[in-house]
Amino acid sequence: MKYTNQRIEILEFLKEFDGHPTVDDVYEGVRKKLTRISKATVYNNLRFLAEKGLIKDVNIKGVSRFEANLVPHHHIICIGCGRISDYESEELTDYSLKIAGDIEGFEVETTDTNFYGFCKECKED
Amino acid sequence: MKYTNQRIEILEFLKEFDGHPTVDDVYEGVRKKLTRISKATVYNNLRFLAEKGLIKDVNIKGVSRFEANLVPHHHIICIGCGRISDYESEELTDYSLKIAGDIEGFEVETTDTNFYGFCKECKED
DNA sequence: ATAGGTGCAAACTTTTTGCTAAGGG
DNA sequence: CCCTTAGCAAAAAGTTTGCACCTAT
Repeated sequence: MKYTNQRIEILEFLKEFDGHPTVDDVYEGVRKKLTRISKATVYNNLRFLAEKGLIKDVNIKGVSRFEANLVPHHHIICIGCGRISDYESEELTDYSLKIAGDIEGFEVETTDTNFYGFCKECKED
Repeated sequence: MKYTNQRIEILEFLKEFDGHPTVDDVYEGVRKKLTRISKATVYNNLRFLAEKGLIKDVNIKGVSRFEANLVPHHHIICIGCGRISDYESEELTDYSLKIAGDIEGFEVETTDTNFYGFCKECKED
């Protein structure tokens, strides 16, 4: 794999971004440093990096979002505003993996749990 | 809410379909009975029904898929072929909801867990 | 030197919308 | 009868691809 400027900046952006940016978020963010980068390059690299396992494609509510946090974790998703937060719980991951052992004929590699509900702001409405 | 033929057939199709059909699957399936239905109607109704909570939009790997199974359950997703199976485990749901109580400032309504790995067929490759 | 990547534009795919006609409550 | 919905087509949004040029290894 080649470490081009574009690739490095995209990875860097994802690592520093606090949240789960969409393709456009990544494009706009990276463009601040690499003004001439094309959106196709962003798409191609996000796909490429996800296939290589260097980032994760978190597809929620029909929108592709990305994250560079590779530590197993869960997602808290607000039904109201769509905001996504990470939630780390080794306990829950372990519990799920224990259960996964009972699924016949299927070899589980990873697992994650989604929590759907309302965040502080949206709860008030 | 109006119970039009189109709406009824889409709901019926989802209830009888064994799996997680895409928009196209639904369109092709329903078209066997309602030959003149348009794809826009399928899109609009799937969105509408999902908003009403009569069906669920299971978005996995960037593709919208739908299901009429409203009983809380989990998903087993094959990384190889993309096939999705339901997995019912009240135990796991309860465990997750118990953990959810500790998430500060967030009111969890539902939760589900995804298991990623390889199915029997894909394991062999 | 060269395999693989970039930028750009165009092609494709997927989803939403505006409009008129029609059908359910 | 009225308001929502269907069908159609067109527009918008999202994603991939072909090609000529470039660059990391």
